[in-house]
Amino acid sequence: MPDDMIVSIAYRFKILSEPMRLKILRAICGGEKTVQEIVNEAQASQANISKHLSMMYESGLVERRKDGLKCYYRLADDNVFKVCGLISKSIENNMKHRLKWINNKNDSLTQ
Amino acid sequence: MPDDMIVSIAYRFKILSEPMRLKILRAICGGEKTVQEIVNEAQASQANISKHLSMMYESGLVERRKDGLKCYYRLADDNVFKVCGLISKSIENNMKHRLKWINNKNDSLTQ
DNA sequence: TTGTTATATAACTAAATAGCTATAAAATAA
DNA sequence: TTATTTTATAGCTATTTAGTTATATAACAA
Repeated sequence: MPDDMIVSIAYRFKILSEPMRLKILRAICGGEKTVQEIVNEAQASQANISKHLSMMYESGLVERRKDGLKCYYRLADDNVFKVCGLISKSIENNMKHRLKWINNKNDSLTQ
Repeated sequence: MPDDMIVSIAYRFKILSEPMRLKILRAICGGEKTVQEIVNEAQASQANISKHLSMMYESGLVERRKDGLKCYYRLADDNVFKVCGLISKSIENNMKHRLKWINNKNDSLTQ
């Protein structure tokens, strides 16, 4: 993989590396929502959510549709969920691994 | 997905959000390597690589084995590659989408 | 017009961090 | 012992950024 691809992927990861932005994704994973609805679900200030949404829109992670005063945001594609699934699986593996390691240590202490 | 899971996943993404750390993963994707080998491949200072490796080790992304003066690092699991694959696919989709959008705009301008 | 609602943005602050230099630690060799 | 090699870490600086408050923009209603 070339360096510039690495930089692009790293930037995409950076967008996904903020809990508040993942909460936004969680809020819209079932379908498009207005900014206000997302604000309520993610429990943050309107300015903060709006800034995150703008950033996510600029980077192509979400799409939007304006209707009167409201602005509806939705996911650009669903790869992000597969990604989160893999990451959580990886975290799970890691915790199992550490647990096993701790257990082995306890075993050798009690033997 | 509960908030604490979101925080864990966000942290994992954060580790993956630095190009230099992705270069390290690229270096060791074929098997374990010493710190010095990784330094040469990733083209960074020894202190910098060592700091990144320590962080990646602490968070369970890589494992290590010491042998005399050398220290060998390897991937903890290969989910990270599936993740990068999905991300790059997502970036690809996004670029196609934008390209289509630009083409449509050009079409409507030339019509 | 004026007022209200929904969203975006500007300016700021505090906190986090990537990379640097210098040095410590630890294993090996002479 | 002393010297060398490999890796880790401490301390520092400059940059980035999440969240805040205040304000701007823009659509709608009266």
